[in-house]
Amino acid sequence: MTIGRPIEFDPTVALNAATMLFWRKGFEASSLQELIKTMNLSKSSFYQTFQNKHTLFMSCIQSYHGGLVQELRQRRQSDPSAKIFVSGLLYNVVDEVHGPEARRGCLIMNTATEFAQSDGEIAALISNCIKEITVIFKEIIQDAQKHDEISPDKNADALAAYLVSIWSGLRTSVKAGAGPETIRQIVSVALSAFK
Amino acid sequence: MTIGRPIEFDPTVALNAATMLFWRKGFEASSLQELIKTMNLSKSSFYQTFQNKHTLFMSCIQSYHGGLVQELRQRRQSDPSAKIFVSGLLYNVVDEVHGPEARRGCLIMNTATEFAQSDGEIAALISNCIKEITVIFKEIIQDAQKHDEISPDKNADALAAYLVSIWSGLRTSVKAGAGPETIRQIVSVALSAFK
DNA sequence: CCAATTTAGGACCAAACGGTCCGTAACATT
DNA sequence: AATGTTACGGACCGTTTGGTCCTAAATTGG
Repeated sequence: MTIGRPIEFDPTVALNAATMLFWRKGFEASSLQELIKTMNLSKSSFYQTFQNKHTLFMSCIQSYHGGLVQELRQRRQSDPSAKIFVSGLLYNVVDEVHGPEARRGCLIMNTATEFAQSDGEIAALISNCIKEITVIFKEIIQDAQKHDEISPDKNADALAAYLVSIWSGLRTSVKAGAGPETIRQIVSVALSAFK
Repeated sequence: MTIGRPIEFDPTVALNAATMLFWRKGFEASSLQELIKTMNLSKSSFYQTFQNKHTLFMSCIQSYHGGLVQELRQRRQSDPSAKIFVSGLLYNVVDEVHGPEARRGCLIMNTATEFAQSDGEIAALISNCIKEITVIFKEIIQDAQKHDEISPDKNADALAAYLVSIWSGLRTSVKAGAGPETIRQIVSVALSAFK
């Protein structure tokens, strides 16, 4: 058994709560006060467990990224074809228009926008996350090319990077106020690149 | 002549300086101290001329948007065809990878990301800006369809909204660390939707 | 039951935040 | 030259920021 007074909170739960706040409001706009409130812990517990706001933020991004990677891999397995995976990925953005947790965008892309120029450490982390996600997309596309779902003539790297870009662009369009029908139209055009 | 002590600065120059700072750092991360420094005016002049930080920010967005609209209209005139306009628009993003003012993205889209959920006033402004730009794109596309540059079967609204999305996504990819070659690849795929 | 160890709560801190106010300087009018 | 009007510089303000520190509480091992 560990010695000393036992912890009264679940660090994972607290991290997830912080992630949700950062996702909704970004780094700067999420104050320490708000963080410890939604994480439901005291200031001392906060600093003892998560060091400081910046370190916590990096942890949140890594956690978010890990969850995203896992989700993408799972969908790849359950979806019958790569094309269904891709079209499902994009059409799912339509649902982000409404609901209480709507218009949050993607935490990783939001962070790229907020910190690309000002924080090298975060910029590097974001760059790595995007690279990893791009690789996942690339593998799925290459797989589809082997099964002739997507033309083998096409550049898988280009298609993968394109998918990241349009995925991000879609979610920014949602943030900028696009309605569900507009999103559907964009997706329909975007998917034509894979034909 | 106007009565009283004359103003010692050019409000337009000051507004542009503020716009540059907001463009680089976003709203929250641009402190009042930094603003009055780069705008080169005193605190009292700042508040007298621009009311407050929030109002200034809205003015900056409108000014930026006005300049963007003008630039797009000019390019539409000077470009020999709609396709060249579209491909030029997207390939120009390659140049945003390097240089001292690189990786700033688009002020309007950056703001959508920063404020979509938290500030209704700004969200409305951004939504209108995007709508206006989308209309410009749509007109260019419809024009191209009349000249059979783009297939008249395609939905001009969808193509215009798609162009906004991919333009935004490209610039976010730049922020996320994509290199020039990756951007070129994405553009090449993105343009295939117009064929 | 007492010491060692760890967590929790909250008082406290300096610095930075956006914003106001006032005395003075610079101009046009009379 | 005096007066009215506007702009400028900077002192000043309350609040909030991220972060530290100290004391009390809760646990385990001896």
